[in-house]
Amino acid sequence: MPSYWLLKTEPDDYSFEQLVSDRRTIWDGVANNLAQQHMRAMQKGDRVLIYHTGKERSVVGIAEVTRKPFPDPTSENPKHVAVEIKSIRKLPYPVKLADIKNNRTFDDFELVTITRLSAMPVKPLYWKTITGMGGL
DNA sequence: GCCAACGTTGGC
DNA sequence: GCCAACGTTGGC
Repeated sequence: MPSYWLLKTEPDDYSFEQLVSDRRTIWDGVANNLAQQHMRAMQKGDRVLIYHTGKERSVVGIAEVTRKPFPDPTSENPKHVAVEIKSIRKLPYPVKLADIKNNRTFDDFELVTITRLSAMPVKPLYWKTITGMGGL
């Protein structure tokens, strides 16, 4: 059974659309310690929600981890890891943060409770609910 | 544009 | 090792 995760990105920096056009990318530059812990727990084949911060504030697409965590080539900290992901599909409808916040199902979701966390686990129930809200 | 929440830095 | 000051992130 694959695990589920969510990765945040500022779309002006790197968007899901860019990932679709790149097919796959190295997800690097994550500095926060808790986010790094989550990154280290990722495995090849795990599924990832991609979330756009900034003006969009929506979950926009699904990706898959294609390589287990490895030392982040962009970091001087040898403990920092990066992963490789590939795009799977765009959600038919973006799922807004506001809608997630308004749904009591997500009361314990780090996306809501730890605003600044950029990589986090997603419970199967959250995954199912979000992809459902997104039209899958 | 503002602010809350955190993380980091540097003086002591 | 503590903590004030500062910088960054990200929602509002």
